[in-house]
Amino acid sequence: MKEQKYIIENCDSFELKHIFDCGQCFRWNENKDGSYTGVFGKNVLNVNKENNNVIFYGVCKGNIQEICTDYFDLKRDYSEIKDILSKVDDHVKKSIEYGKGIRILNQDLWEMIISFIISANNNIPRIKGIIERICKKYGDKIVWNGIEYYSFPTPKQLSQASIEDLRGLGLGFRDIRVYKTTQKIYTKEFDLDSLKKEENSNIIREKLLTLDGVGPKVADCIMLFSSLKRLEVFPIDVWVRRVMNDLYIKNEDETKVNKKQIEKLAHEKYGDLAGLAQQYLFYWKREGA
DNA sequence: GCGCAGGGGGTCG
DNA sequence: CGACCCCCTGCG
Repeated sequence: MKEQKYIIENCDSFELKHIFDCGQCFRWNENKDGSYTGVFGKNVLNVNKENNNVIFYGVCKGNIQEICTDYFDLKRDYSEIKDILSKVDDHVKKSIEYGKGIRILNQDLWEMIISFIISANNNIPRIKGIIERICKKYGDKIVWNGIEYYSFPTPKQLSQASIEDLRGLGLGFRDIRVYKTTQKIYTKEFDLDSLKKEENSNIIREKLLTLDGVGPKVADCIMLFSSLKRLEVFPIDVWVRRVMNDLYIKNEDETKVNKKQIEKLAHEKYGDLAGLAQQYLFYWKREGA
């Protein structure tokens, strides 16, 4: 593990705030200088943007350029995606202008499963706290610049936690869900490798739904934000429901808006880029409008 | 400052 | 369709 640096010059479609605050990740934190530091895999990375250059800096297991290219989805042409989506209508166009630097990260599938089970009926500060406590207790310690960081535990590591242990970390009623899902994955009753090889998105969703604590919303988040990378799925939470109702449906009571109706609308308007549209709209609605 | 009520990236029975 | 655990936030 050696300290490495990687710089991309003249980098558009990469804004730290947009990427890390658009709701896809829980382990990146802003520093006083405006940079962000996070842990993924066995890597600890600091990311900053200065004069349109993005600077990655930290300790990596492997080559930092390859690691960042994969994790930050650097090979995908976001300007092309934004061009296509901007033509859908002025609402989407506006949301894209607001979150022009969003990228969808390639996050670890197992980590996303557990993280989004924890997210159910929960708020972001608490979700982050729970995940950090789990990492500190069951992950590996990584020291960089004299500061201790912790990797997200492997299924084997987390399988050591009892339901009571998890309750002690503040998971509340999610303790059993995380426990059962961890056991299923650790014992390979639920096989992550075969899931990664599956091409049919509907089969992937059906399989994810068999896990404890994974309902439709959580399954969609896992599919969109993990390395499964299903950009066509459209996770519907309270914020997305709100923005879709405000923009298109205009029902007096947004809680009564039919989920099927939103899914249909999203598919018709955004096609196989629905997940990306969701991110722009979500970020726009939560942070801005 | 501190104490307390309210609510939250849904899922399950 | 109601309950669900508990940290975080905001107000008194």
